[in-house]
Amino acid sequence: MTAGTTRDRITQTALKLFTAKGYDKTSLREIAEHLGVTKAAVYYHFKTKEDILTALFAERIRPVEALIAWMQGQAPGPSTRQEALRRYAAEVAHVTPLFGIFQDNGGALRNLAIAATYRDVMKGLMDLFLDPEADLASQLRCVLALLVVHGAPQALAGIGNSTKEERAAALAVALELLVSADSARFLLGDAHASEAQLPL
Amino acid sequence: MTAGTTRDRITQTALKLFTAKGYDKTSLREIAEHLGVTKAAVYYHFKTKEDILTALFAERIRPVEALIAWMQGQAPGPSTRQEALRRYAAEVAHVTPLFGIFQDNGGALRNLAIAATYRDVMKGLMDLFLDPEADLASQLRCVLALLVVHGAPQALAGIGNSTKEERAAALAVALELLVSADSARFLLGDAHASEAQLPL
Amino acid sequence: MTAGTTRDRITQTALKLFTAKGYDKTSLREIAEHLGVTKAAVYYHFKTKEDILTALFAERIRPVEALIAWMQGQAPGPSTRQEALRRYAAEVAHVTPLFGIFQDNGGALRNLAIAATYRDVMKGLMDLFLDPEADLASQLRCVLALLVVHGAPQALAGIGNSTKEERAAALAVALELLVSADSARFLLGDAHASEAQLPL
Amino acid sequence: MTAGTTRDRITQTALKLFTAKGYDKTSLREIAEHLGVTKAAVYYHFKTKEDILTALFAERIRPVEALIAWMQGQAPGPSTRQEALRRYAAEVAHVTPLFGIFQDNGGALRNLAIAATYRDVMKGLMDLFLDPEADLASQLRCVLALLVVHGAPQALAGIGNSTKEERAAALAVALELLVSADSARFLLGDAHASEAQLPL
DNA sequence: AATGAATGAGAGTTCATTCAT
DNA sequence: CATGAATGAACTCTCATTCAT
Repeated sequence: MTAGTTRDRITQTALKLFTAKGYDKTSLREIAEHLGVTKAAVYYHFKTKEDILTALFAERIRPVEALIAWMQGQAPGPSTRQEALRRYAAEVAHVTPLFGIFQDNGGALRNLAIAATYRDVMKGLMDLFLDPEADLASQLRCVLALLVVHGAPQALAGIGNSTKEERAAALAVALELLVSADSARFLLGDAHASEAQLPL
Repeated sequence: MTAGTTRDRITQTALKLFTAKGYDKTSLREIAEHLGVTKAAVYYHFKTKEDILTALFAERIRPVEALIAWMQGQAPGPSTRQEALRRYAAEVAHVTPLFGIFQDNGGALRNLAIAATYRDVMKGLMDLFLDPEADLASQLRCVLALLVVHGAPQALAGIGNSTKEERAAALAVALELLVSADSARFLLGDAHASEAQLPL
Repeated sequence: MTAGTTRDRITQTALKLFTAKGYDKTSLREIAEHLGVTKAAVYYHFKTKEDILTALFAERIRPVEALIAWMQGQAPGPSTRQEALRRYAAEVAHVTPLFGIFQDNGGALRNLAIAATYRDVMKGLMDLFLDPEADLASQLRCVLALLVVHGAPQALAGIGNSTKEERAAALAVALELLVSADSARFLLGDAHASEAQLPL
Repeated sequence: MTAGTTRDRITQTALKLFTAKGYDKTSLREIAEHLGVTKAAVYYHFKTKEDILTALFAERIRPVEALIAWMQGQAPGPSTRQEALRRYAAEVAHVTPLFGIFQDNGGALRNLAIAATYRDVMKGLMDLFLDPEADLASQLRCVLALLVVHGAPQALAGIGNSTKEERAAALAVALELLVSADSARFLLGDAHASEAQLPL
């Protein structure tokens, strides 16, 4: 509260603006003006515009890294993956807006170091869900499972439901996909595992 | 082929660069230099940078509109939706890079008229898949179904499989999701139909 | 009618646009578009944008030159000047919009050869009204006399009366100023002044 | 003098250049180069090219507004108008070059907000001189009276006399016109006119 | 801890003009 | 008589960044 107050206000404002208008379309002038300080003041706290994003990211990526660490300490398998998904849904929800920046600004961020880091972390998480020997469809199901808990808020924005219910539905569908992937894996050699999906 | 050579070369180069570096990060100077002409030459063919994107889009959105028209001519129902998904996969594949621009540049494009058009067309298609009275999870499944055939190439880019197989897998998973959504719908009154998905 | 049709349409359109928006703010593209032809077509008829203005001017400056010639053929004196003013009012009225271009675009035209020509012609006319040995105030009155018949339409635009009455009033005031100038000259012992100028 | 040095140098240079070459024909590059700074430095002090003109204007229009306020505090009538004219000549003289910009650049400035403001202020002043029920000629005389003290320097530029004498002559002629206007009013039964205006 | 002033690079856009066809 | 294509120069303006104070 005493130290770093301004620094924090900068990151907060930046997150708000980056999310609302995109990283590239948010200028340092805007950030500074929103805070009632000068650009130079921002530069006192951050060497670079990119540094703001980096700080933003570092503050918020930890739960994901913690989740990765947790998974690495468990025996791999369906139940671990399912529990991981549940945890991801629970812990990553409030972080989502940050990730929206990466999703929405692929073009703008392609050259930033932090974007590579983000991709690496996400890939690391993904790799713990994927069985490289499984068939393509199953891999896709896993990717989708993560993606749906990750991105449901954005994806459903057009439909407009309460965020809480959305997340519950997203988790349900995600688990469904995971289960489906695992069952395909289980029925080794069967390319489609089609009967598993038949409603009964 | 004979007429409009330069104009076409502009759109092609622009598509390549917009996809590779993002819309905002691609300057008209770059486009012009890639073509060995001056910026002014580009402006002879397109009144605006945005116009290039608009032309790009107009050339390529037609199959989606055709699909929408086709669906509107069919009786709504699971089999129509499934066939629509198959057609989408077949006809939209070669268009995907364009859409990647929209996906990747949400931030940069938010204010462009063409982005709104894109969203409108996509929403129109989506609405033909969604049953507004179905439960949230089923709606999500439909969204995902479209999204996976639409975005699989990008989503799997990190895994790097042959595009052809990818699309087949994406379609399989998408159909699976559609079926799952319809089965939930079928079990009217049951909010979750959760056991139906359990692999047995 | 057969030859030069397009040429004439160009000058007419140019006059309209130059008057409405200013010379500099009117681009050749606009002129061409208003006519439904290409810029290159305009360049077929005029080597230069300035050439259009020059042609416009040449077509319309003749009455002023004729007036100058007429004055030079008369004995200098109050009655000649008064008659000249009357003729100016009568013959220059329909030309005024062209001169508005020069008045309104001093900045824009300062470097154009035609602007110098315009100034020279006007100066030539003025010199026939001015007695270089008269006192400053009288010279000013003469300048004003010409200026008021010349510019009354523009000057009174804000008040908004019928053009015809405006011109009558302008001429009346202009003659008044001339008379006043001459009477001052007379009172200082000038040989040219006649009794006709005394008010009443 | 100590603070705002650069800002002031910008407005001064801009005034000089706007006057010499016209607003449109003066580029920011030129202004910057004349000052030995970069374009961006100019943009640090003024958000817009138009802003420079606006600042220029705001600094200099005050005497005119003060004059308007003074007139509004007086009883309307010939002597007030005459005194107002004298004050205008005294206080507005050093401001004239600015107004020359507006006079000379009608075309270029038509769309600038500041030009509308200028016209409004001038119209406000004019309205205090004009009797809307007077005859057209008298209205013209009033307009001319203002115009001649306002524009004499420019109008007489071709004749080239000492500015001081010019202004005296301009004021004399202007007062003459005012008197003439009021006497006409009197002869038509207006209550304000006094015998002082009758020539002799 | 923060400011005011300035910079260099580059963006999109517009214009008058040219020339082969 | 006219077009389509292209150019070079200029323009206003914005941005991330630096630095002395």
